[in-house]
Amino acid sequence: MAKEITSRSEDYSQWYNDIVKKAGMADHSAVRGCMVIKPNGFAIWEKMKAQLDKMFKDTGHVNAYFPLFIPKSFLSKEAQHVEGFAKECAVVTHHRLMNDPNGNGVIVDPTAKLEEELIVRPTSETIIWNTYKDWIQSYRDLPLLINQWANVVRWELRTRPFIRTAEFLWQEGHTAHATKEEAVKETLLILDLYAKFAEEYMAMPVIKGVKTENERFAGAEDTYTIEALMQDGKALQAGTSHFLGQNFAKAFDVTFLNEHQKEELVWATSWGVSTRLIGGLIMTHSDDDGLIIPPRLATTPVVIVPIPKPTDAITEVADQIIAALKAKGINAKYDQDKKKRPGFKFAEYEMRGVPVRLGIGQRDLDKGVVEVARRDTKEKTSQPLEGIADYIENLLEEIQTNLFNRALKFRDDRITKADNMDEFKEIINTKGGFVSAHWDGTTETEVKIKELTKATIRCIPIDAEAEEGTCILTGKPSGKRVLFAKAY
RNA sequence: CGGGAUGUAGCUCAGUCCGGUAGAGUACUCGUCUGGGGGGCGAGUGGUCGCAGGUUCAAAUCCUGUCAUCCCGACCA
Repeated sequence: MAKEITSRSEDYSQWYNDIVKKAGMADHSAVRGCMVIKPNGFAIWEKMKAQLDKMFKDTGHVNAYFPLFIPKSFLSKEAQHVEGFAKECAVVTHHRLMNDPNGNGVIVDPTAKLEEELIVRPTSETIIWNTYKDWIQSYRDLPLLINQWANVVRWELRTRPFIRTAEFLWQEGHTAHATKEEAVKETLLILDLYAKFAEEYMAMPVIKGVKTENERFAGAEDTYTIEALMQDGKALQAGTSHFLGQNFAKAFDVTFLNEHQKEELVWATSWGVSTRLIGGLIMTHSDDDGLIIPPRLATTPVVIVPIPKPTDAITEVADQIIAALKAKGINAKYDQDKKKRPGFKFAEYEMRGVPVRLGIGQRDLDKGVVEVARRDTKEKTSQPLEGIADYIENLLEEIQTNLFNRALKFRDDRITKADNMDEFKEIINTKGGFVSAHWDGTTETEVKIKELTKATIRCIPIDAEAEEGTCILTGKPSGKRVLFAKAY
């Protein structure tokens, strides 16, 4: 069998790039750091988007759309915020092109300089809060629960498909509340929603936690995160939900009259997940044979391959199976391509991550069975044609569960306690994964540990148990363990 | 943004040192024999050698610049 994908043990980075390419997820584009998301990759995003959108709406949020361009002056209104993004912004300075008088194509028309430069949004807090100022007058206008699906640009110097690209797609929720309690509650509601989505739909186990001051979003009071663990032992920040306090309300002067006719600043949250999740999906489940898509995110979770090629008898059975699956809301495809051989198709669908493959040949028909191959374990069995749709429906659920449990075991096996720096370094440098250790709570110590080990504090887990201990670096007292890891 | 490497057919790459008609495998197209895990045989299509300058009678090859990609580092979601 011709290997098209580099094995993980040989070169993990190359393996990831091979999957992205060979599974038809994305291509590089002519623009540095930007990728073309191809139909196979975009289909997964569409599935994610549909589910998340439903979850947002079920919790009372509505969608809107704000401009791509942000006046430069907006960005400087919140000091912490601008500091966090200033280094990676694309700036629009002109609005017109002209023919080069020297005949070398087009040039920027120097007379068309913008009076105020525009920033291509790296995130939309500023333009949204500038708008909310006009929308919010009274406590009756609150809460304001708005989400937008959009693209954003962060001028990254080192990019990887899906994991970190200069332009990416995401959703960003921006909510305004009358009280701190309500805003905190919203932040945690979304954190739970993200975790539920990651675990139940992506089959990607995550740890919910709070970011340290050093790692938190620029302009936030608290940043909550879901952290996932990739197969190479590195952590991936998969989604964040921020409690913004009154920082943006102050910066944009967003106030309301409360029930007692007293003016107050509003309380804010923002939260987002991006196409980065697709990278997480790949690195959570896929193997050396290619992509593995959890059934709930597969546009076409079942494919039927005629062996060796379509005949009337095979086609009739395939059509019956497709109809029976469709009645259950399961989308299936029958591959009638006569030019490609079955073996080729098997390899191709495995590479593309299709969860279940059915093989039907005359021998199967004679016995009243079909061959069922599951992508997660690569196990093949013969199943009676009778009741096959029920069997597949259950199998898809089983695959979904198995993928999650497999990833969960992998993750849990890689949460290791360390009680001193020697242990810590040993774990980070060999086993990888999360290291659970005591920390004195200072940024100084966190930065020092990063310098020594390249590991950062991924989060302070929400369910961290109180435990008296001493900081692994400074020996100062600590009340609970935090999770360290090397991260993407 | 620093260090290293690479850009030649859709893909993987040879040719570059030492300038002289653009190559192979694979893919694709057609035909044919096949047919339960990436088929065999035969014939064919396909490239301004990343882009822009320069040196030269002559540039994929030498020089300069530039763009992009990969790996490592710093930075960051």
